[in-house]
Amino acid sequence: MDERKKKILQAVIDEYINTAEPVSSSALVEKYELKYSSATVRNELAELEKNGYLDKTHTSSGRVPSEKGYRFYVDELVKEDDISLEEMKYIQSKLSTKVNEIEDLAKIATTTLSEITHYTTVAIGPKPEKQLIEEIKFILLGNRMLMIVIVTDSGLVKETIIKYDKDVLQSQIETLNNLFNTKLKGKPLSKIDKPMEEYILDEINYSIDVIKPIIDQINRIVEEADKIYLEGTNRSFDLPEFKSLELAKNFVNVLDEKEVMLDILDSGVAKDINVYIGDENDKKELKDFSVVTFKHSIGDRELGTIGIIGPKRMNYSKVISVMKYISKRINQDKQNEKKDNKEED
Amino acid sequence: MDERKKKILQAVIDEYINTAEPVSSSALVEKYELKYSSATVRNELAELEKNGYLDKTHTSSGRVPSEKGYRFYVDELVKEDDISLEEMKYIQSKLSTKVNEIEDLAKIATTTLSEITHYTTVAIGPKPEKQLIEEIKFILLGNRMLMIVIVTDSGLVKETIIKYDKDVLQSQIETLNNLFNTKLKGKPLSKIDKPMEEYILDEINYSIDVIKPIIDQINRIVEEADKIYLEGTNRSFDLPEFKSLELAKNFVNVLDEKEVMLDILDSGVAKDINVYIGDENDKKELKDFSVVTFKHSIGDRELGTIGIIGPKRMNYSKVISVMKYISKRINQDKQNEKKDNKEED
DNA sequence: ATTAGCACTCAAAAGAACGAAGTGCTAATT
DNA sequence: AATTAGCACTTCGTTCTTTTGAGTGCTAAT
Repeated sequence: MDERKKKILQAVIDEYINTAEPVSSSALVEKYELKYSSATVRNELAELEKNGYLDKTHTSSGRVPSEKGYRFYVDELVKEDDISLEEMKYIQSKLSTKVNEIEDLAKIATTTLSEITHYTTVAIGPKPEKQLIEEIKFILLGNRMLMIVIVTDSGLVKETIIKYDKDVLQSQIETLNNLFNTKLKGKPLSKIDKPMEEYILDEINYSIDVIKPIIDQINRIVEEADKIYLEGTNRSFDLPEFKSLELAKNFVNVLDEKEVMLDILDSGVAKDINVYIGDENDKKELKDFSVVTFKHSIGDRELGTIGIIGPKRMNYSKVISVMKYISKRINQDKQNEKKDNKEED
Repeated sequence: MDERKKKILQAVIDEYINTAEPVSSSALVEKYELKYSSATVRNELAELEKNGYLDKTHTSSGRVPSEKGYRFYVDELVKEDDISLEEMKYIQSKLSTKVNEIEDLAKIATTTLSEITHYTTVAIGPKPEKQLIEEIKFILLGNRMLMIVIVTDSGLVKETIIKYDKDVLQSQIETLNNLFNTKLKGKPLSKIDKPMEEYILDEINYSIDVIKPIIDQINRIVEEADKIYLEGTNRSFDLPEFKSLELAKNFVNVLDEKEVMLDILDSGVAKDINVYIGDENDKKELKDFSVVTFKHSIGDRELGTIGIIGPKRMNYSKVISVMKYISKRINQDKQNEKKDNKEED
């Protein structure tokens, strides 16, 4: 693939990303200031097609990128700094709103990503099994409301409330705090299984009416911990590929399938941006879409995954640039915060 | 409007609700076992149209209900017991899952309503200003995380977390608990204004770095208190009226506009089901939709509003019946719970 | 090696023809 | 007087046909 071919391929894909219409040789010459005639470009296009980088929708149509074409584009032609100063500033301002829960930070990042790229974004937190319980705390609100707070090593805080029909005593709270902490501290955030439940029941002789709700609620917290956060679903409806309501519905359905989304976000390498184009996706439901994901982290600790789902002709340059920037910012800012703390110790 | 006209009008609207197609005289005779010929029915239809209850899409088309027609239908013809035993059971089972936060109950009700009716539902909690702070509690998690929990008289529990760079002392927690409780208990859940902020700063001589985040977070809690909960947006896309992507987009946009939604849900009379048909909606964005809302409550205490947004030809009978049932259940069940507690006191 | 020129292809738009679904009205019927 | 059969008339949507135009591929000239 010589330079001229690369340049033309890039132009075709850039143009197609913009217009969503098959690209003609003359349009390329006009808009991309190629110093060749349309005939020459046509010859090159024919060859690019022969080599599998481009397709046609019908014999006399303009060219459309093939998946191989997109792959080449992503690997070789993408601009990784396709981000403006305004955008950087906007991201910074968003991320620096004082948030106190890691989860909020991830949400803000996800929302911001969707705002800037105009694509639908998704996020999941760290796998529950990978998080260790740092503290579990029982707190009495009023006389009959029991609040349970679980803090994990990654800084996640989860809480729930139980309302009892009878007064709860402060002494009971102490006992609960002691028992659950000695038993769960340092353990991964996973459901309380039968043996553990029995152990607990054995250990304290509170009635099952007291204990059962606690166990249920803790299990609920764990379950909820891998909730999926979706942002900007609506935005996708503005895309021309969704002019067929069929596709739009299909898209919404994919997003609704929790398992599918989890799998997608779970695969992918840490510390890197992962791009899956069309059929490269494991899930056939996604064969018409592209997915770009990255795991964000603070230092070595993975904090979750954020992904973008959009048409195959998504603006990879912009998406990748913005993701890189957000990723860097999260890591850097938070690491600094931590360092600040350390220094004061 | 004589009985026969009513019967025919009802049949037209029922049929149109089902099919979303203009209704012909012959279809009415066939499907609704009218003991008149299509010609007679046609005469009646013509008169109903003359009186403004029906419309035509073009000269030779079947009839379509007008807004006046829907209004009459809702006021006079609606069946308020259009709910099956299975549906009642389903609602009961859903509502009786042990929930501990009022908010969860509202969410479950909203979701269930959407599941049964297949329309999009929305909910808001009680207006923050109407809720009184019953308790505000500061809790230390680890050494540097401060959790703030606010409990309101309606049983709402809101919490947030602040991470400090320095250790927080237990003694400081006590002071905060004392000060904020004496100052805010019994007060409505509203933002902390400048004078109050200054008063607090005067009162305790902790540095502004400690206090400012607390005030910010409390204000954030208050702001978040009137968040909108949306359920079943996707369902609406299955409606034939959304085959035009234009309308679908419009619909999604309306749902996105927080202010619009708040206004809609806010208006409406307590203890009753409110129906707004097409142009009856204050917001012109909703002129093609109907909105049905009700405020749910336990005893005299309003706990929030739940609404349905759907096409003008929504199944009013079903919607109203299900809403009535849910409303009753919430009120009754919870009131009983409260009574149970009282008796034990 | 590049480009002008032109025949050829195909999709999408515009137009024409036709059938189906309904109404409204008149005249016949109960 | 109320109802209904019967039929002309309207309009929509569908299908089939024609036209238009954008775009290619190839050949021959530069």
